[in-house]
Amino acid sequence: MKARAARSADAAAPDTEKSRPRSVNTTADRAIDILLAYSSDKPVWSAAEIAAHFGMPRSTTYRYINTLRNCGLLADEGSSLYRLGHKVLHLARVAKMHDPVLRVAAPVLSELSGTFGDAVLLHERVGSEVITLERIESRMALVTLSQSKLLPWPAAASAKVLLAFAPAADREDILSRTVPIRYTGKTHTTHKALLADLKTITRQGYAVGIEELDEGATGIAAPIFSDQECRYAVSMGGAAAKFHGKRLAAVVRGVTSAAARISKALAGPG
Amino acid sequence: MKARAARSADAAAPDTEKSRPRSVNTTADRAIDILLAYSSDKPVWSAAEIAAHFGMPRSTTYRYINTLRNCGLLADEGSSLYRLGHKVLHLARVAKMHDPVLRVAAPVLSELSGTFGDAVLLHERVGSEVITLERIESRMALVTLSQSKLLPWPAAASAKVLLAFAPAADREDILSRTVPIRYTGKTHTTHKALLADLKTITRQGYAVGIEELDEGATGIAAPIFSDQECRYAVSMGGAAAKFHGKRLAAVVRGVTSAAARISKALAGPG
DNA sequence: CCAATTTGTCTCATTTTTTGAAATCTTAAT
DNA sequence: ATTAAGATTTCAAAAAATGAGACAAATTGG
Repeated sequence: MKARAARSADAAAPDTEKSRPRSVNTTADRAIDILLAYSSDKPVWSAAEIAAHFGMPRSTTYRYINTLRNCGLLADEGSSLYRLGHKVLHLARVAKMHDPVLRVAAPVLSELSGTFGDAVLLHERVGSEVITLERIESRMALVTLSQSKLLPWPAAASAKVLLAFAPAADREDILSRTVPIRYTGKTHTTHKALLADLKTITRQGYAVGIEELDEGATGIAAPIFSDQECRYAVSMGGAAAKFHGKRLAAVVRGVTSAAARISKALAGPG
Repeated sequence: MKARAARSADAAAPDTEKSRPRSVNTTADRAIDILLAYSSDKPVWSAAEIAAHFGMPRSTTYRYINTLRNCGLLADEGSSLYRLGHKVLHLARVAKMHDPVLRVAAPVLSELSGTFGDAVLLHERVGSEVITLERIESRMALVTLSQSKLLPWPAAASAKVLLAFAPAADREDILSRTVPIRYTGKTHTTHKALLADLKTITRQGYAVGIEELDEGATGIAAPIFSDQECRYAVSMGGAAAKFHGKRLAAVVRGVTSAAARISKALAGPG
């Protein structure tokens, strides 16, 4: 099929993860690929852009757009531009309302955000991937943290926490398959340095990452435990300049206490 | 086509809105219908349930499930059950981050929620429909407000506010096409009573709906203005027993002030 | 522990949908 | 008014989805 070939050839392919298993349903996959092409970097697309990006003819592109628009997953942004539709918000609400962790964590994260004003995040480790469950934006920052969908293992405080507190087998597996990438001058790239970091994190019970992922950005993260296992981590991040001395200490206390409260809440009813 | 016929015949059809325009892309539509079948009332489905609900054969059903699962829109919930996947959360984040109204409203709503602890909502009127842009759950309530996706016009404080402050033409159009439904003993069902309500709301600048939509639930709503028009409304709702005297007055002040602040923020940069 | 039930995968001929080029209509911009 | 770009429509050819059933794997239950 022509369009499909063109699509694979298209360098910046839409396949977000390493390599999605063979699909069984091409048409639906395409519709979804269009949806998932929407990102914080590109939250608005024109039909022409979608057509170009996927190597599709115009008529086909409009068919997909209309399908997605008719069910509220896409919506018009002005004329001839399309953004995500309200059904996306609805689905997320359903997902959040049902997630037992998010349910108990939400108010705690909200309070944390209210106290310090910086960005607050909740991550989950699923196998060797890290996914963002919740993200409350900083109230003051003009520039938001870069929305890296694939949180890289060796950097980022929350990823390190998840790694440090993961079961030994998982941790070693991940470490053996990880090739550290140097994001900034301060990223720790040797396995030795990384192991030392993890040890420190395990000992103190939280992680502080200073400018390892982003220049000028600091992150503080703490582990959440449920059933003896650490699958989630709370973190807070923002301009490195803001995390110093007393305030940094307060943030660390805030983040660790939030994590502890969530752990406790999960232990209670669960 | 057989399955399609079966699907339409299936009483509780998946078509959320009145009647979606003729689709152009059957396969993608199906995948989306499955996704949109997820609701707060049914956040987890088994393959068998999906097959039964849409009148599909098992093999086809699994194909769709896998397609959705492979791209993270669905995820496993235990064995042989499926829930919404993390990509749904990601998409919603993208949508929220890009929405100019949500951006400025989020912190205000969050604060409102923090102050009173009850459920806070942000609605938008799009033509004659009301869509929920944001919804922060009550921190204490054990029972959440019913998640009515189709907010009915004559009831619900926020819908009334949106109606009261809508351009006259729109309002009359909506009113003429509205057949009030009696939700509770206190729902106002005559056009006359409804008009009187709207007048009151316009005069005082906010709406208080006591047990009109849900027995035992009260809602307080206020209009948000941008470009002289009211397209959005903030509201707060919870157990009727909690909204009395001084606290009710405080809530009204909180909600109206939140709405005013959002209006102002929209006027500023926009 | 084995049998029964349910879940999930796979195959393949048949049917249905999707595709894409171009004509056509619409809307905006110059 | 003229041009350009957006959007829809048509139709035959091409590709993909379908669905029945065979089968394997995992659960369940007695």
